[in-house]
Amino acid sequence: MPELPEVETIVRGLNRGLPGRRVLSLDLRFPGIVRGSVEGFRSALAGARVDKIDRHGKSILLRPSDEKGSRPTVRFHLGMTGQLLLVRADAPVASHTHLVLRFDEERELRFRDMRRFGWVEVLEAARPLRLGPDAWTTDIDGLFQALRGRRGMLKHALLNQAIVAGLGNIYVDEALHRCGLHPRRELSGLPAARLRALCGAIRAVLGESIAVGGTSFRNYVDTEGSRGGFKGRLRIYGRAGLPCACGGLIRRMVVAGRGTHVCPRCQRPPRSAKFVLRHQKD
DNA sequence: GCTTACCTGTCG
DNA sequence: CGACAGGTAAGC
Repeated sequence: MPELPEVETIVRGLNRGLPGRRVLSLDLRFPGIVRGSVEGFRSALAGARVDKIDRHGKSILLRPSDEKGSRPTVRFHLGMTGQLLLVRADAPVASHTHLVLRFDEERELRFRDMRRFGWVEVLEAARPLRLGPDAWTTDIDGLFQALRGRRGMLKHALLNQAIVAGLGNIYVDEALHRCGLHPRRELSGLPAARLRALCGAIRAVLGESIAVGGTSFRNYVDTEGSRGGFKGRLRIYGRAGLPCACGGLIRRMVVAGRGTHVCPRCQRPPRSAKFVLRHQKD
């Protein structure tokens, strides 16, 4: 579900309420969301104080501590339909609520996930997250370097969290459309200037979405249960059959196994020998 | 590369 | 009823 702007909005909501709060109790209603040891997860949070919540890509990183110092980081990943809600402890518990954290305040943290693609885990300090640079970095040149020289279709590379962390199906389609690049185009063949433009478009579209609380296409809500405002600003995602700003008709196709939206007029299809061969039949 | 699997819900 | 859904991992 949530991509970088939605996760960023959630992290901001968590940081508004949780730092300084102590975990009073933990109700793990569906232990299947825990990766690794369930006991390790319980003890990582039991009695801990929340210092702050960070984000890298789509990963939410809760930093706990106690009297003795900092404790291992707890990572939340929201998968496709995950939600983190701050709600009054006396409010009824909604369906698909898998984890409840109670704090020394009226509101508790609830992790809901209808499809259960999300997870939580305790990070071992030694093992690094295998993620590329955060896609919303101000270091545009770092983004450029992470992508430069890689091989593969643009869409596939941008969805690969180990190359760049935080983009998903919506914002990949939006960023490619903004700079007139076809999702099937080969990354390694891109002129440097066009790759730089792509990095700029990624930064821009993520920032614009964060500014209005992300995109609620179906399930996404922030920690207060509010929907994001970016859906009406999407230029291509979910708009198959509608006209692009250029007047072309937006098409839907499958690229890298994902539903993909393309304007055939402003996103030129690739012209590589391989691509031409494969599509000569039609 | 593509397909499948993990899940539940919604839409046509 | 099948197709599809904001993600990731694993299998040819």
